Amino acid sequence: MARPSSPLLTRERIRTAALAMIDRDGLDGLSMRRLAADLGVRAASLYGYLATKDELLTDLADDVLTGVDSSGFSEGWRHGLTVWARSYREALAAHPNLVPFLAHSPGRRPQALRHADAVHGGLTSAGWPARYATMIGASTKYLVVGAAMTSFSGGFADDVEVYVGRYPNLSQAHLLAGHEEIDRDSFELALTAFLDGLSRLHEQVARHDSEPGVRSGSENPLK
Amino acid sequence: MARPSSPLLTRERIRTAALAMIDRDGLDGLSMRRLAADLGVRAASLYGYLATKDELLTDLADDVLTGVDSSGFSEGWRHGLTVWARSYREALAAHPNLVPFLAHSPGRRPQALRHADAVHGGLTSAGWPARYATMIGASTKYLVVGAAMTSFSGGFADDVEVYVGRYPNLSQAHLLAGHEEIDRDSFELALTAFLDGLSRLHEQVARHDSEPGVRSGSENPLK
DNA sequence: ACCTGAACACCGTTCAAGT
DNA sequence: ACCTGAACACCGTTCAAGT
Repeated sequence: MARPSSPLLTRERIRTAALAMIDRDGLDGLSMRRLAADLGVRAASLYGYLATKDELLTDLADDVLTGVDSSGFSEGWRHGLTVWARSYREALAAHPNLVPFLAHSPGRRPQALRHADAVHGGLTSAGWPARYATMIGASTKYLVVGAAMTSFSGGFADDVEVYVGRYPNLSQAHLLAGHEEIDRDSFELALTAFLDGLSRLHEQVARHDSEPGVRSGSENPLK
Repeated sequence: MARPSSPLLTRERIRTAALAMIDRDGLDGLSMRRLAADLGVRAASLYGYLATKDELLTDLADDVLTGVDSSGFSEGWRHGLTVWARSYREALAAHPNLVPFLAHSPGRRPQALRHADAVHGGLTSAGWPARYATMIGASTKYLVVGAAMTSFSGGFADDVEVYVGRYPNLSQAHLLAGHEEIDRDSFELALTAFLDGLSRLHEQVARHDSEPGVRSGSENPLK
């Protein structure tokens, strides 16, 4: 079986199996040897299709971000941010075990670059100074990554325990089974409050239009 | 040298060396064998002082959260949240390589439990319904963890590249050297906007005081 | 062209043995 | 009481060899 008529492996097949393995067993559950076994092959064979495990993970991260939508800015910056943030969070929440790796991979993912560019452009077109656009893009990402991170691997289960302990009247079933629901509701609350705050700020900032923003230092950039 | 007059190791010495190694070489840079070598000892010796590597990391995570301050709620919920969020972020930013592990460890960290409890109590005392208190605590954590995560390991450097590419007039030095500064300013922007949005919401919610909140479903919890 | 066996330099963890 | 050597079951990656 050393030379089948058609190859046993393709990059496609490898990536699919790898992502399934991560979803099932966690990021640490993926090893090149286990992945190879899963594909009916020896670990060395994988290296005909990819250079390193890190490259494989980077490719997976890019795949996962396919569903992110940064095209909503034509209907206003608030709508654009909302669509982007929601689709971004959903993409990450679909594969929470991969999230810790996302922060680990630097600027090698073309998808991320394209979206960051679209967001920045959408914000500046709406009148946000460049420096604010940078900070708003970063802030929104904080929210998305933080929310995805928290649902990672069962999440910060400590919270749930606290609430169950403090509020025995609330059914445990509601809190525990609704963990995913609370995550999403919390994210929506955070996003709405954040956008409400930004809308207020936008009114102030819009007066001094097209000032590029020269602030520095660690003080509150709003005041 | 098999039995020195006083032990070569203490839990304290092990933890200090381990945290320094993580700060220097990253989370993957810490191995029990390298740590042992650093301490002038063999790997097996460490297991007289700790059960597993995971336990060591959990202890480190708890240590790192020592500086978190959730005592500010006596001066109002907004002040309490602000102090908590800032001190939390600073604690994480001091050891960014450890942040990915934080989400990995479930509710085994007593510090985290104490703070979550204080935050929840501070919010409900200020008139927030329990369900909102839960979501606000979670939301704030999203912001903190997301911000700390992003600065982890050089962070999402892609952003910086995009901005440098799009805005060649902005000095690269400003953007690259000020990465940490932009991180903190973005965090402050996000926090302020979020709190502004919450303040608006508080006025609405305060009327229906002490209603425990029975909403469910995935719709926007604000409206 | 595609896959493999064997090897290299690593892991975390255990445990009988040394002093 | 404290540390170690040796072992076990793993890693990612390389590379000459097989068909």
